[in-house]
Amino acid sequence: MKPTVHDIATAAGVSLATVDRVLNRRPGVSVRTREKVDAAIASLGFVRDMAAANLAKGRTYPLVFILPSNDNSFMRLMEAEVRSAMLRSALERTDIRILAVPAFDTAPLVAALDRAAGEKPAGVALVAVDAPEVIAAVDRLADAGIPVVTLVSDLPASRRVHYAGIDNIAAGRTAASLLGRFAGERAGPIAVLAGSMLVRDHRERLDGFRQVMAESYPHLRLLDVVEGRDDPATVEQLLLRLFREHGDVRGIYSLGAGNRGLIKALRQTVFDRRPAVIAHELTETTRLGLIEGLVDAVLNQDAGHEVRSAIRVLKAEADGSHVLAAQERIRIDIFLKDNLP
Amino acid sequence: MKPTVHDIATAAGVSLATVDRVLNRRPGVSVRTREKVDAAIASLGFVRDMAAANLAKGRTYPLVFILPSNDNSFMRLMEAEVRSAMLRSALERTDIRILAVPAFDTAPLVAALDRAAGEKPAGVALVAVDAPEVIAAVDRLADAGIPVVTLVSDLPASRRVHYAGIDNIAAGRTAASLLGRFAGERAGPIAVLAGSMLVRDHRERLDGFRQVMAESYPHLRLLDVVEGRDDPATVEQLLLRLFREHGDVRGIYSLGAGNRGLIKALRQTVFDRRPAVIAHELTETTRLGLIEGLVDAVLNQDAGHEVRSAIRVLKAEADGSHVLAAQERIRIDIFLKDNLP
DNA sequence: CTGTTAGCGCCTTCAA
DNA sequence: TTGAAGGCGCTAACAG
Repeated sequence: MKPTVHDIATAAGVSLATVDRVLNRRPGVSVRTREKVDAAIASLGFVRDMAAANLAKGRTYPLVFILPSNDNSFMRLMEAEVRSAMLRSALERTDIRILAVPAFDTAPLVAALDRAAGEKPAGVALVAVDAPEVIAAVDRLADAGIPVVTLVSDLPASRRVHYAGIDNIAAGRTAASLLGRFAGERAGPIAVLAGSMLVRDHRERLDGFRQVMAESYPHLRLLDVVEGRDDPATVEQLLLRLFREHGDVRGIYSLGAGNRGLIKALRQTVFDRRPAVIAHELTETTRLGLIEGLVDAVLNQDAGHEVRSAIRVLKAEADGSHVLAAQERIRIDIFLKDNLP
Repeated sequence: MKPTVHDIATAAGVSLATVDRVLNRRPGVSVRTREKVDAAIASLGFVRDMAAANLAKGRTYPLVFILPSNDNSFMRLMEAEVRSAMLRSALERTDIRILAVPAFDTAPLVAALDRAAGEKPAGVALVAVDAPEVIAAVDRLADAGIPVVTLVSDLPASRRVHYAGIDNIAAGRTAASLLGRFAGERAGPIAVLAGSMLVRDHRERLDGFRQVMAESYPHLRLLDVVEGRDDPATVEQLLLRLFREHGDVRGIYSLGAGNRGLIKALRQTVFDRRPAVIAHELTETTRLGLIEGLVDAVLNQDAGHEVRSAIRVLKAEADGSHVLAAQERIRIDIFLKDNLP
């Protein structure tokens, strides 16, 4: 039979309350007593039943998710996943609030973080913009003892406890490896389309992409990066201009969002040889692109997994327990038209 | 405040015990009373706290995993994952036993299933061999009210409640899509290496692969399938012979195991143009193959995810609750050397 | 500093 | 067919 608090109370010759104090590192226990209890815990191999503990505490976990509010399919998907987690909150003892902020914008994000701090939640998750003010705001939360998880785009210089997202350098490298082979052996230009160099994930993807292109596919020449700010209309205009100037483009790496514009531009243009295209995030748009054969591969991060992972990590952090690292690793999903879910 | 059994007892004007009887569909409640309670449950939107219920019941879930015992890296990995789940069983209220059976062998598998049934577990997971006797044995478990989950290789004709594995047809199609592009535009032969056509996953991968090769890459000609029974030595011999006969092989799809033999054969052979190679399951062998550049892509299924998923499904099934479908979908992971974990 | 007592939400005897 | 009472493992007042 698994030992319980009673067993260790008996073994240590103290009361339940004292055992509980030691278990929860609460003050008011003499060093000697604490040692006795710790010894009993160790020798009996006691592991506390978190379900029972949570039941007794009636604990719930107030959580805040800060998400960009722009018109971006992936972020809308992310929000939908958070809302679906809210539906489960009765079962999972969570109490989730969403704070929407303008995308790529430092000041409102900082304001949201400070507001979140005021609510004294058990944890905060945010899609980070990489700016010193944001790092400072995250660190303020850390100072207040509130664990922070970054979603999608990391902030490694901050004191966030976890990053729930893909390795974007690896994603960029993967994109290059695929595009390099899909584009074939003849020389030619490659277009790179980004959202904004203000967010770390886009910068990292670009870095990874450049590394592998330079190492392994020197016959493919990278054109200047086009920044479309994840906006479909902008993306479309910029690409149409690019296609006019470089009719022989051999490949396109779209490392940000706004892929509706990409697809539109591709549809309107006649190429003598269709360029190989790799985009990010599986949305209705990119899915159709794959099926129609306009897009060759989509690199994806599973928004549902990221949200669930963020919640697990935040809860574990809040009660000082641990998660399974393997379960929290966010994969770089690669979708071709053949393995669409 | 979430309603509890007390609230619905009050609302229905009955005692806690009666509510409990209705909740657990136990006999000894008049129809009228049952209806009153059901009405109260519905109107208050009561959802029972499984953690509390399990605490009260002191419930544990005895689970049996039936795994092939051959010398196959992936299956060893799978076993390691089950063992790691056994370590967590105190926390997860599981009590897991592993039954080892010879691979690709019907009779011992059937015996193991029947033995498992005798232990009256809360659920059984197995790597299925596709044979009528196995289907019958699985159905006997179903008759006994024991939920069964298939791992890695499915048995759709049986009454298993769930399949924790990848879509193998899609995996084969994906392999073809990648290999077709990696192999380039010149015509040439493609080798296909399988383990055994007795297991459904291998057959399905082959089917998917053939479909796409025929549809999209007619200039690549499939050689006769080589069956290596997932044994490295056999695989090596068979491939060396094949390379001797077809020095110009453009691509290789290894859809089973035994990849140590594949790597050895590749190392020993001099090609004028290295064939594109796609294999299954990320193991030490295939990982090295990727890094060395002998293998171009590895399709993988996450053994840890499959095991955790099987456990979640079996537990949920045992207490009539539900799982999140999205969380239980096993992805076809595609690894290049650039996105190795 | 330490112990006693009464729950958390649900289940299970044992009586009625 | 129904209800009262006690307990699962842990926590949280409230006393000493």
